[in-house]
Amino acid sequence: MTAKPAYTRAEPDARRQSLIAACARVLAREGAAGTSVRAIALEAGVSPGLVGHYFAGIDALVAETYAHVEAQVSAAIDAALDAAGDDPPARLDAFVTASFRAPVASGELLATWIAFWSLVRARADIARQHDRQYAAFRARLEDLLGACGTPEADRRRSAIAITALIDGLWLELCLSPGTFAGGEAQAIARAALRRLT
Amino acid sequence: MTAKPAYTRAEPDARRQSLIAACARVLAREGAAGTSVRAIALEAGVSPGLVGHYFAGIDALVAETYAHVEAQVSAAIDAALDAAGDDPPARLDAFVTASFRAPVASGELLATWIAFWSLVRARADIARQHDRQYAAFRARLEDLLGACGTPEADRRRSAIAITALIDGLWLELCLSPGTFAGGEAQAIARAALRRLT
DNA sequence: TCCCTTGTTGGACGATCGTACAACAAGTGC
DNA sequence: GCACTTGTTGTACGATCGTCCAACAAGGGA
Repeated sequence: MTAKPAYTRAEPDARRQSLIAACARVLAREGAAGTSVRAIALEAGVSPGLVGHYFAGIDALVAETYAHVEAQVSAAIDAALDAAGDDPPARLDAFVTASFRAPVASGELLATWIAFWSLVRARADIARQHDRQYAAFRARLEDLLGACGTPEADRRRSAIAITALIDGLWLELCLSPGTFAGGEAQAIARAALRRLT
Repeated sequence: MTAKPAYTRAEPDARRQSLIAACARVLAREGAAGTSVRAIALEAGVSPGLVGHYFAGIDALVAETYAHVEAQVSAAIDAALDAAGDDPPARLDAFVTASFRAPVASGELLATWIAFWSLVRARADIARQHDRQYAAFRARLEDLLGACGTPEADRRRSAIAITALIDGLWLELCLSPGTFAGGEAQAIARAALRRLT
């Protein structure tokens, strides 16, 4: 008779990823206030002590969760760009509207974003991470604008404006889905984009 | 010899306001994570028990703090509108750019906003409060657009787009003031506004 | 002047927080 | 099959959380 193992070891990388995924789920379900080491460990099906073994603290875990979720968003945008083909305006359009479809437009994602934002002002290292990821997003947009013929002198400000438009629409869409639907957000963004470029 | 009073009674309304102001200061200084009943009471110079006497809980206090701060923002915008005179385009311009000057553009305000957002998805009553205040902001903008000649059919979507632009720019400006300054945000918003109307 | 209302205090209470750590066991190399 | 490494467990710890409430006192009315 073989005894049931008390636990199974995981590849360190896989374990980290499962903790990050559990953190994202707890943030989505409970909000920032209900996200604790114990709740995350319970969600991941591991012992509370294991969180401390992989992450310096809960702030570090939230920051890595944000980075991971942002990478998923980036991948979704990549897929949208690939689907758009080679026409520069079509690619720009795909970039802008992708944020208002699943999986990017999601109230669950927003919880991770807000938890991360709440750490930005208090912690310098997390502020740096935010600046880095925001700059990367804007840089991609500037490239797309350049391919559409936007003069280099205008790209920076155009990219800031369009990024702000996307962020603001996405925020409101996730915060109160009743005000307007994802489809309307896409239409609004598309119309604004046409006027801004 | 007159004994020093152990405490002084305050007008109930004044006491509420002082607690709300203290809550805003603690949110700004400590962030959402460090904002507790005790910290707020200490900041306001009162006993911890008094917070429970005036507010149902810390969530209710944060929600009222948000409403109060939003009223201050609204007043600042009113002042900007008054200063702009009677010309409709000038009033619209003042409305849009006011968000990127003191006292609206402030990393301290952002902390209250984020703490409030983190409650929106978890609590239905707070979600209603958010929808109400967002709708009021948009309604004012729609009026200004109407005065500028925007056809009624376009007002709703234009207002949503411009609100998103303001929110996104304001968020990034407060989150990382190093990326661009308030003056540049004003210029970007003004340029985008010209194209969008 | 005295009493009565009630704003205010300050601590008790149980729950939960993040962290630390000694003990255990799964998997690997030999 | 044995020892060694280390991923994992479970709990103990002190701090802090939100809430509650009996006692106190300030201020106003009779």
